[in-house]
Amino acid sequence: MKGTIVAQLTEEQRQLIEKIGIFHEQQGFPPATGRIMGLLFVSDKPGLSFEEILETLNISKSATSNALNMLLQMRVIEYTTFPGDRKRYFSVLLDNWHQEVINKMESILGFSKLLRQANELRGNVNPEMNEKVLERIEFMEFLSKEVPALMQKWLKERQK
Amino acid sequence: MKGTIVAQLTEEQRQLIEKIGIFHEQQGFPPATGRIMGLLFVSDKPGLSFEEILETLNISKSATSNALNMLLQMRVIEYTTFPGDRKRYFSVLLDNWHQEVINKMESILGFSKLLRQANELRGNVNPEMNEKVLERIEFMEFLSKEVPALMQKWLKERQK
DNA sequence: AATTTGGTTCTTAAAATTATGAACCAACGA
DNA sequence: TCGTTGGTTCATAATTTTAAGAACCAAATT
Repeated sequence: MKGTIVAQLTEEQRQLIEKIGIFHEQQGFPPATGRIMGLLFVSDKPGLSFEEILETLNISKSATSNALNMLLQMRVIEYTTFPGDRKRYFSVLLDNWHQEVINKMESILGFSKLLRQANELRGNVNPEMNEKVLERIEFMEFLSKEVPALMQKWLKERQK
Repeated sequence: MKGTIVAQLTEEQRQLIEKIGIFHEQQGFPPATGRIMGLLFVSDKPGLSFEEILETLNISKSATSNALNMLLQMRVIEYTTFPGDRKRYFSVLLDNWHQEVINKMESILGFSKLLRQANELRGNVNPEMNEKVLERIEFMEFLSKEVPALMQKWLKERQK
């Protein structure tokens, strides 16, 4: 069977998809990739097929393929399959945000290490700067310790 | 007086500048702009002039001008002037990271609002998804409340 | 008044990113 | 075994980003 599936989007859905897309672009995702995230968040289906994504967003096969593989590799989406159906049904990976938070904190910690190195390299020529940079470093270290802890606490609270 | 100022960089400095530059690129800064941040962090001078920046990084006048203005507008650098000297001396703005943290939290809160809208738009077709997305939303809201509070607490502690 | 300094702005080029369309391919079904 | 489905990959095009270089300009200096 051929042709269009296109469960056409309402204007409201379309706009929300764009906004979610833009947010993802700001986080460094390519536009089409961000839009796919938007679509997956907005869609009420449990999973969207390759074809559905491509048709509702009007993007090419290759763009769809590349974007989906990128999102899979980043572990922000997943897919389900069904016996006797070759299609994959993609959806947002909703169990992964803990790890995302932890990763973000690690990146911040990484930057704090660079700043520490900068402080050492500069020596004590400008003590005021050293002190201010150190404050920043220590706050970053503090954050990257406290935020995961906060998250664990929050999760414990919540699962009760 | 003409010609090169170039307080040449050591290999170690050069490498650290690149690393700090790459970190900034990952945050969405253009390469040259990220490198300027690197240089300003690594330099032991209290401020670097337009000319010094351009010469030590080997970038063009226009690139330097645009990058500096971008960084000024983003409020991540500042400059000092001295009477009888037309030059501006640029340095990292070290008193602004509180605001940066707050801004980041606001952006997260903004995204949580989009997800809330998505949840509403989807209705109750997929309650498990709604619940998981809601968990994420609530954690984001929690974070964007707690992190600034944590920061305030930390600052109070520290200024004693 | 002419020149130098400390930039800014404009035009253009180079490079990188993003997406297209066509060709391709393996698995499955008829 | 032939066509269809569900993609992937490749070559290329379009767009965007980034930087260069030259022209420009106002303020200060000679």
